[in-house]
Formats: sequence, C-alpha cells, structure tokens
Amino acid sequence: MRPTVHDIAAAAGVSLATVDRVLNQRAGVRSVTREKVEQAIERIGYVRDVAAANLAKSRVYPFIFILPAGDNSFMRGLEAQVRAAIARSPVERTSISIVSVPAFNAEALVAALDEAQAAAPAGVAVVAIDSPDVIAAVNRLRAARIPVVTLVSDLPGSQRDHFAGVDNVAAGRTAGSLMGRFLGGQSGSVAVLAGSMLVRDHRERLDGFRAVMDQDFPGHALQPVLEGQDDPAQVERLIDDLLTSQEGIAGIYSLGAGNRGLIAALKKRAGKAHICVIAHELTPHTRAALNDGLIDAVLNQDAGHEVRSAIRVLKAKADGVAVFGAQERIRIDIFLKDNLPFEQDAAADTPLDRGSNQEPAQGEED
Amino acid sequence: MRPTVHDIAAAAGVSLATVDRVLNQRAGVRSVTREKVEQAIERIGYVRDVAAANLAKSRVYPFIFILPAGDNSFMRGLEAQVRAAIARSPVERTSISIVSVPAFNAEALVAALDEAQAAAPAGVAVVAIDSPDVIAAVNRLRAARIPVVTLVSDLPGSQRDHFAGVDNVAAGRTAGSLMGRFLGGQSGSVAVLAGSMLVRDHRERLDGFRAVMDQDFPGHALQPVLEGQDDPAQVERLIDDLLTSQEGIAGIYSLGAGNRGLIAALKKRAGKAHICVIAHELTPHTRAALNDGLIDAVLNQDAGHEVRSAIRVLKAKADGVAVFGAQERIRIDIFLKDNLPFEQDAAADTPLDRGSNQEPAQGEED
DNA sequence: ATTTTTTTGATTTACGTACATCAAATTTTC
DNA sequence: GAAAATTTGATGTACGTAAATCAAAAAAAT
Repeated sequence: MRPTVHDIAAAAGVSLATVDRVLNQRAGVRSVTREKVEQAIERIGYVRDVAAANLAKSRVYPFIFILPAGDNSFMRGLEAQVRAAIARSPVERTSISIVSVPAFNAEALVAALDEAQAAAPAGVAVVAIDSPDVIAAVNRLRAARIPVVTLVSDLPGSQRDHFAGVDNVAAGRTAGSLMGRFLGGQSGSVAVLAGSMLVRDHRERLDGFRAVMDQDFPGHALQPVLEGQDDPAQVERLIDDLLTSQEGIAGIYSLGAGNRGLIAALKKRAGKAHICVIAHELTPHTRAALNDGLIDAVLNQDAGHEVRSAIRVLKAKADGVAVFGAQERIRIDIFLKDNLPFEQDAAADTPLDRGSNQEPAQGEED
Repeated sequence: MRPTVHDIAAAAGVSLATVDRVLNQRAGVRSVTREKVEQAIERIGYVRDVAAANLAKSRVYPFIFILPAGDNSFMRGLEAQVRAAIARSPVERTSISIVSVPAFNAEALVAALDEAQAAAPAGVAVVAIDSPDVIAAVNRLRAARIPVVTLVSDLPGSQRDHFAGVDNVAAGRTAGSLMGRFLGGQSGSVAVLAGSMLVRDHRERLDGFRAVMDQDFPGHALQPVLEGQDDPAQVERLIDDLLTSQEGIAGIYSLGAGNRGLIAALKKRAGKAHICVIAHELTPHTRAALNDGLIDAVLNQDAGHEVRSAIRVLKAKADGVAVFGAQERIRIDIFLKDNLPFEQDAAADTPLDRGSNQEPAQGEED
C-alpha cells in the first residue's frame, strides 16, 4: 500500500499536524523537525495523492489562453480546441478564459499579457510573438509566480516554463527533405511563402528548410521569401504574381497560413506542369488540395494535442509537480493523400468509441 | 459549482441512500424511483467525481499485458514501456502484470488468454494474433465481462473493446507513396520483407503498400513477399540471397521487425547503387541506418503512447465511462533523417522538463 | 386486517489530504 | 527562574463518493 501522511508522522515520530505543516510549507516548524520529516518522506517514498489533495482543497485552476485573432483556419481550430477544453472544465477542475489579440502585433500582446497578470490566474498559455517587449512581459508574469506556457510559437530567451508546440526547425528540415526528394531529377527553383518573419515558428521553419535544401539539394535555387501575413487574399496575389512573372518554379514551400489563397492561385494554372507543393497545417482546404493532388504533402501539428498538453503542463507547474516529458512532446505529422485521417470536425471533438467494440477512432491523437 | 450526490437527492426528492443505490446499481429500488433519480441526474447534469469515487473505493485496477517474447527491438521497447507504467502504478492505481508468450504462436496465446481470464483482472491488453481460436478466447474474456484491448496488432471479428495501435493499411499506403516518389524516374523492382502473414498488422501494411504501388507506380514490379519471422538472422539470410540472386532491385519495404539483419545485409553492398529502403519502427538500429543513409524513411508507432493509451482505455472500460477518442488515436510517425527526435532511452522514459524553463522535451508524445 | 416482504430513509464510517483551533510542551529571552 | 515566544500535539471538520447498518415506511401476500 502506498504510504500516507499518517505513515510519515509515524516514521518521523511527530504528529500529523507537524507533517501537514512541512508538506504545505506552513510556518512554525523548527528546521531540525522539518528535516526529520523530510527525511521520513524520502525514506518511505511518500507521494502526495493529488486527487485527494485536490478534493480537500476543492481546487480549480483558472487559466488564460491568449490567442491571435484573424481569419486563419489553424488558429480558429486552436481556439475551437480551447473551447472544447472549456466544455470539459467541470471535470478537469479548470476555469479557462480566452483572450483574443490582433495577429502579429507585439504591443497588443504585451497589453494582453499584463492584463492577464492582473487577473492573477493559475497559469497563462500564449501564442508568442518574438519581441523583447513580449519577452519582458512574460518574464513579469513569471516574476509574479504565474506559470507560462508558449503555444505553437515559442519564445526562447524568456523564462516561459514550457513550450507546447513542434520543433519547427525539424519541420522545416523535413519539408526540405521531402521537397528535394519529391523533385527528384527535375530542375527548377523553389519558392518559399511565409506569414511573417516576426514569429519564431516561421523563422525556424525557414531556417530548417534552407539548411537541407542548400546542403542536400543545391540544384534547386530558393526564391526570395514571400510574406503573406497569413492572409489568404494577400497570399493569392503574391502567388499569382510569382507564377506569372517567374518561369521554372518547380516547388513551393508554404510554411505559414493563408493556404486558401495559395490553393486558389494553383487552381488557375491547371494543366500546366505540376509544381511540388508542401504546406503546413491540415485544414479543410489543405485536405481537399491534398486529395486533388494540388498539394503533395502537409506537415501538421495537432492543435488538440497542443491545447491539452498546455493544460496538463500548466496544472503540473501550478502544483509544482514534475511534468511527464514523454507525454508532452508535440509531433510533426506528415500527411500524404494516402494517410489522411478520416474527416472530422475539430470542434465537434466528441468522445468516440463510447459503445463497446467499435472500430478504433480515426483522426485523433495521443 | 458542480452538482453532487446530495443535489441529486434533493432534486429527486429521495434520500442519499437511494441515490447511492441507483448510482451503484444496487438492488432494492423500485423502477419508478430509479427513474425519478435518473431523470434528476440528467436534469441537473450530474457527473460522478471519479477522483472522489476512486478515493472512497480505494480502487486499484489489476491489468494483464500479454506480449510476445523474442529478440525483437520493438516488442522489447513495448515491454519496457509497460514496465515504466508499472513503476507509475502507485500513482495511477494500477497493478499490472506482464505475461510473455512465444511469438507467432496462436496456441500459446490462447492459453495465456485463458489463464488471464482465470485471474479475473480488471482488463487485458494483448498483442493479437489473427486466428479463430484467439478470437474465441478474446470473446470468452468479454463474456466474462473483462475488458480487452488489442495492442499493436488488432483482432477484427472479435469483441475486443478497443484497438491501441496504428491504422496499418494507411501505414502501408504511406510507405508505398513514399517509395514511389523517392524512386522517381528510376526503374527496377521492389522487394517486400514481412515478419509473418499470421499477424494482422503485417498483412494490412502489405495490402496498403501493394494498393498504392499497383495503382500509382505500376512501373515498379513487386517481388514475392519474404517472411523473416521478425528474426534478424533469418532476415539477413533472406536479403543476402535476394540481393545476390536478383538484379535490379530498386527498393525494399520492410514492414516487420528484424531490421538488424536487413541493415547488416545492406552494409555488405556498400558502394553499389543506392536501394531505397523504407522500414518500420524506430529502434537504435533503424535510427543509425537512417542517419547513415542506408534507410530512407522509417514509419514508427510510439510504443509509449500505445501502452499509456491502452491503460487509459482499460480504465475507462472498467469504469464503464466513455473514452475520449481524440486522445487515443495512435499516429503513424514518419521519420526521415531530418526530423529524428533526440536520442532517448525508451525505458528510461523519465520525466523531463522538471525544472522550470527547460527546453521542450524531445522524442515523445501526446 | 395482519403478516411478510420489499423499499426507502437516516446515519455513520471511510478514503487521503487540507486546514483551522486550542492546549500543551518546549525553547528563547530577560 | 519566570515570563514570553515559539514549536508541537491533539482533535475536528471538510471535500465528494462508497458502503454498511438499522429503523421506518410502504407495498405485497395471505
């Protein structure tokens, strides 16, 4: 049987009240006694029963999620996942609020972070913008002992507790490797379409992509990076211009959002030589394009994973408990048209497999 | 505030004892009363606090994992993950025992299943072999109201509650698609190496692979399937023979285990034209081969995921609770040498990221 | 209408932890 | 060595649920 607080008391030769004082770092314990108790804890291998503790405390975790606004399928999917988590709140003892800020706007993000700090939540998850002001705002939160998890886009150099997102350099490298191999002997240059170099994840993907292309596939020159602000309309114009002004584009790597515009532009040149297209994030649009052969591969990060992971980590940090790393890695999914998961509404992420003996649920995670 | 049993009692106008009788399906309640209570539960939206319930019951879940024995890196990794779960037992209220059976031996598996049934556990996880006897044994377990989850290899046609593993047809299709595209214009035939056609996962991978190759890349003929019994020595002999007797092998798809033998055989022909190799499961051997360029892509299923998922599902089934499908999908990881996660001992799957502000853990899941 | 059986209510204890209160013991201070 | 301050112990309540007991009420059987 698992040792309890009573066992600590017996082992340390002190009363339950003293054990409680040590465990919950309350005042009024001599350091000699404290040590005696701590050694007993170590010796008998006591681990706090978190379920019982939460029950006794009737603890709830107020969390704040700061997400970029705008017409971006991935971000809207992410928000839907947060809303799904809100629906689970009673069971998970969370109380989550969503704060929406304009995309690619560091100032607004700083304001939102400061406001979040004022609300004194048990944790904050934020889709970060890489800027010194934002780093400072995150560090202020940490100084106020509020755990911070970056979501999707990281903020190195800050004191954020954890990053719930993919390794974007590896994602870019993978894209480069697939691009090079899919192009095979074909000649031609490769275009890169990003959202903004302001966000870390886009910069990192570009770095990884460039590194592999330069080293392993030097035959394919890279065009200057296009920045479409993750905006479909803008992206469509950029790609239209590119494809009319430039000859010999063999591949396009779309490392940001706004793929609706990219797909629209690609559709206009139906019949011409195939361009190898690799994009990010599986949305209804990229899925359809993958099926139609307009896009060759989609690299995806599972927004549901990221949200659930962020919540688990924030809880753990709030409780001062170790995070189980193996469970929190967010992976890069590579989708070809041959391994697409069954279509499923991300928001309507309802429990499947509830009856007995159903087929395995398709299109999900862990 | 979340409604409690007291709220049910008040809402239904009955006593706490009656509510308890209904909730825990005890006898001695008239059907009229039972319905009154059930309606009240529905009406006020009561959800049982599982943590509190488990605390009150001091519930433990005795589970049995039936795994194939043998010198197979993936299966040994799987076993290591089960052992890691055993280490977490006190916290997770599980009590897991491992039963080892000879690989590809349906009779032994049936015996193990029957023995498991005699032990009356709260659930059984099994790496299935596709045979009518095994199906019958699994159905016996289910008839005895013991939840069964198939692990890695499924058993359709049986009444297993859930499959914790990947969509192997999709995996095979993906392998086919990658093989076809990586080969590009190159000519030559493609060999397929399996473990045994007795296990479902191998058959399904073959089906998927064949479908894509036949349809999308008819230029590459498939060689007859080689069965290596997942045994490195046997595999090495098979591949040695193949490569000396056959000319013009452009690709090899290894859909089972025993890749050590494959890699050894490949090493012997260093200097000759590159053969495109796609294999399954990331082990120290395949990882090294990927880095060396001997293997072009590795499709992987995360054993840690599968084990943790199986446990979550078994618990849910034991409690008669709905499974959260989105969290239980096991994904197919595609590894190129460009997106290999940092090396990590699968067994020593210790919590990372335990201090504050560490880099995100690499090489993991959910 | 009485007895028997079944159903319902009232109450208590337990799970492991948190938290509060008050008394007793110990240490520190003067 | 006495007073003051600090530390420790003893005890009780709470969290939401499970489970048991016994009495009371209601229903069914005679």
